[in-house]
Amino acid sequence: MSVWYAEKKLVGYSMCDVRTMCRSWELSFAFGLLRGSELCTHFSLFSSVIMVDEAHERSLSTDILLGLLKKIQRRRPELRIIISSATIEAKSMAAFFNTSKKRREQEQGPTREPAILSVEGRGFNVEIFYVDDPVSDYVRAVISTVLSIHDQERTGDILVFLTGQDDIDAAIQLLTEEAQSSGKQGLVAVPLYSGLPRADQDLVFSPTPRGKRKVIFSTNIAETSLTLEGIVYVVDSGFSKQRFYNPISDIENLVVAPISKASARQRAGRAGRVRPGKCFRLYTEDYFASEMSIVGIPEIQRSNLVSCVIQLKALGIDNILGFDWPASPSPEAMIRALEILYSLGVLDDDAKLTSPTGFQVAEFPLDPLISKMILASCELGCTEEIITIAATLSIQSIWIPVRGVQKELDEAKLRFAAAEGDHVTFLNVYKGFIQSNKSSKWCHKNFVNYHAMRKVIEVREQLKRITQRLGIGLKSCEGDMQAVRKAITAGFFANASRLEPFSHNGMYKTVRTSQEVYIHPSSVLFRVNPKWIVYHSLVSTDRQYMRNVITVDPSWLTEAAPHFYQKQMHSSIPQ
DNA sequence: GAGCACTGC
Repeated sequence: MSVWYAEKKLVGYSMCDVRTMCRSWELSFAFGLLRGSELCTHFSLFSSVIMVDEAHERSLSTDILLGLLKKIQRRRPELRIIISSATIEAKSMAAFFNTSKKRREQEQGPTREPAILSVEGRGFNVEIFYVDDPVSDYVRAVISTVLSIHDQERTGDILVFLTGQDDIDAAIQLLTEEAQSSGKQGLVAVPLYSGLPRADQDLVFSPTPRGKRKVIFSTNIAETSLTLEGIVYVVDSGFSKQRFYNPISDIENLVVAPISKASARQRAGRAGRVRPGKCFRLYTEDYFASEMSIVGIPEIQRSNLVSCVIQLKALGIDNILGFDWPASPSPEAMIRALEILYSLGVLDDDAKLTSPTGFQVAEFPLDPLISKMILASCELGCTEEIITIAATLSIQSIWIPVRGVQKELDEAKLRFAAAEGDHVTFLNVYKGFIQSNKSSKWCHKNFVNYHAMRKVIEVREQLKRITQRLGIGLKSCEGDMQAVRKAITAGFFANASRLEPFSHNGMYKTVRTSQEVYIHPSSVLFRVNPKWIVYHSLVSTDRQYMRNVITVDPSWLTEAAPHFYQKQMHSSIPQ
């Protein structure tokens, strides 16, 4: 017996293999050899049990995987599936996989009602405390809670859950001030969020000095992604930043939102890893009991679905709207994804993958817009440049995230800044890095993140291999940035926006939906405000910001996607 | 004048 183990971190890897399995079924089905064929025998020997861990986290990949497994199980009744999940989700998971009713009707084999097995957790007991009255300012409440823990409780480090960098910086500053003014000693405040440079993140793991108490101020990175030792006290603000996608406007919002009970339990559990601990929740018990949602909204209902749809299409699942999800995404989001893929030429009139474009785009483990940009670069003869850009766009940031030395960072950026925009600036940085012989010193001098650049090189190599496999020649345009910009437009034409005439504050409107948007301050075109641009993504906080923008000629938009812009743009684009 | 967290290759 072999076991498939699809853990959160391995899901990507396992998905490839599930894909192989599915394709084989489609194949054998097509030949009418569903059971007992060579292929099927091979696969039933190959795997008889599949286990999915951390299913309660409801990430995009686990939800797709669960939907696929249910589909697979219908064809492979002998297949055993083990879903490991938090207690809170067990029943709904079981209900999702419960096909017993139907099966009995069809008199196909034994009852297949899923069994729920309960396994005791390994953690120590964590005592929970609530506030008596709702708090109005959770950063202040956090600090007073930390100070009183420090006063009244025995040794042990404190982990504080906040929402983002702003909160964390504010809290650390406030704690430093309060501790100073009240003469309190022995507290070591440490920030933790993903944008933090590597060396600073490592501080979190360094042992607490003797007689000191470490206070880690963290985003929800410490909730599931990494484990901290030595935590005895947890302070839970009750909030986190969450991404919400609006399919009508096609915009992703990053908003501070209340966490779910499942998250609250997960956070509390972080206090009980080494010995019995305590968790201080900065909300009332009544709120927890009666108002907090049981589980968070699954990622699939908060996301743009283009990648997801293309993945399923590539598996041969054509009836996307009828796919059985653990939680169904909204029809609007589905339709929007289909519409975007159609406009990219990835899907045809029957919503089937086009050949070769659709199949080629599906080969890349990237956002389909980026994959399309790579394919377009082939004809324009700038694939060398475009895969560098594609690799850079899939990295969070190539700049060193520093606060306080903002001016120096901006000046460093100017050395690479290109009038065309951010994508071309990336090319300049990449060129400089290669010319420096991939030197970390060079990076340091130029405020470039060395680890990020190594990653860019690595991803670029992989993209190069895929393009070669697809038979795309690696041509360079030798400095012809118009070709590069056209290739970007071929993928991102839907993300075009135009500077509002007479705008004094750099307001743009998106061509497609006339949304009010602004160039992100991190862009080299910030304050430059060229008339027509195409952006990579929108980030929405208090305003809608376009991140990574490039200047375009509006005629390229209609050229790249006549069907897409025909009706809506007629009036706004000069011919 | 601003960045919750993750993933593919």
